[in-house]
Amino acid sequence: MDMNLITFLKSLTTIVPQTEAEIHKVFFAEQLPKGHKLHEEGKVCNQLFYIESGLSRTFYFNEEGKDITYRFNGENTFTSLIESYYDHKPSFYTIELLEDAVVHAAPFPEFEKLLEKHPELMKVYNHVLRNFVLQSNERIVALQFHNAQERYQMFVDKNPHLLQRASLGHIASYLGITQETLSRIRSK
Amino acid sequence: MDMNLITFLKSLTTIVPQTEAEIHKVFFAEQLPKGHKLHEEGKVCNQLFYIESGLSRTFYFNEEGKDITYRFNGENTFTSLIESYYDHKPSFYTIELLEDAVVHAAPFPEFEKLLEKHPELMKVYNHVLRNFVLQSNERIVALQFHNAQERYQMFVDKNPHLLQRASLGHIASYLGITQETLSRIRSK
DNA sequence: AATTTTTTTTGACAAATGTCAAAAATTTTC
DNA sequence: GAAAATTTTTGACATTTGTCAAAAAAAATT
Repeated sequence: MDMNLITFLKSLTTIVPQTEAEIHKVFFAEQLPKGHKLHEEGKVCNQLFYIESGLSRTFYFNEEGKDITYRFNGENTFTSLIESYYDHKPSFYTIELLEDAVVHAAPFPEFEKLLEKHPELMKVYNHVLRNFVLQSNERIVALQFHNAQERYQMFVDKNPHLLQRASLGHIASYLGITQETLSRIRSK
Repeated sequence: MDMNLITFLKSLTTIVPQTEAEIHKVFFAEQLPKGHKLHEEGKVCNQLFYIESGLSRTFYFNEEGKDITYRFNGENTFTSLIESYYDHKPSFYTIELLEDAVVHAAPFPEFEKLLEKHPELMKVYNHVLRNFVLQSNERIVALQFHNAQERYQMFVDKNPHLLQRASLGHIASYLGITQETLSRIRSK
């Protein structure tokens, strides 16, 4: 179920009305079209995004110029390129929308001020970082010692809803295989 | 350079003497022998470890019973299995020492209390979580679309000191390849 | 609805990596 | 320092996955 930002935050911590008002000042909500880029390659990312509805894809171009999906973010998740923000380094990732979406965006510096003022929100940030870690862990385990078929099966089990929403090529590069290989796995 | 916990924390944030005393109450430092297990598979991990000196290896046994290195942690890094702690789930990972080590261990609940009391330490925790994320990111990029040779080269570039300290088999499984393949890459 | 564009599938073959077994080298133990 | 145990290397071959090219299917555009 798509949840707006406040509803989602309330599922993680207690939010009093006054805090709620401040959150609304920091996060800017927008309805954005498919294809829109939340972040462009080569820039420093200094925003934290909450996807209320829709789907985003984070990708980069590898040495041979191939477009490689780094991750997908569906509704009720946060996305960003925190390493870019914290290290003040341009990111080589692009975040694009694969579907029309409602996105809440907060500049990191303001978000951090909000955290300092309302420590109960720290739980939220921990949740966000922790989810980044968990998501990464799963990917690593999959990529580290499972073959293409198993990785696809794991992906299907974990993300059944993404199958219809992302293209074969996007999913293939996410799994670390070519789209021909994924097509063959699927036809079997 | 091996740094003790307080020195390391001071490199990240400002620590006043009183806080220092409290940190010492929460973290318990020990000299431990090679082979010692900081965490055993099947248990919930509720400690955060700081490796002052020495080297740890986190690994698991995959479906075929093969021992797969998940990560290495050298001096001046934190390690733990936070997903296990936060989800109250037994971890399938084991953390073992590959060398004699000096390790500071803090129970998570006490560490969290310390964070609440001293918000300046939050910077430290963010640093820890962020490093987990960054480390994972690099692994994923490597595993996702680089061949065995390139992954080994990346590993050597990033972790020259680990080459002599970890065995071929440990490094091979970390890179997602068999030790025979790594041996052949290396002999080339 | 027809055309164009994009995505997916298929085929033939090449390259990378794994498997199994055994030998060689190194490290640990007594 | 010899013996035992462990780790690393090597060989022969099997399997998996990639590459390139083209056809088929599906989706987007006019």
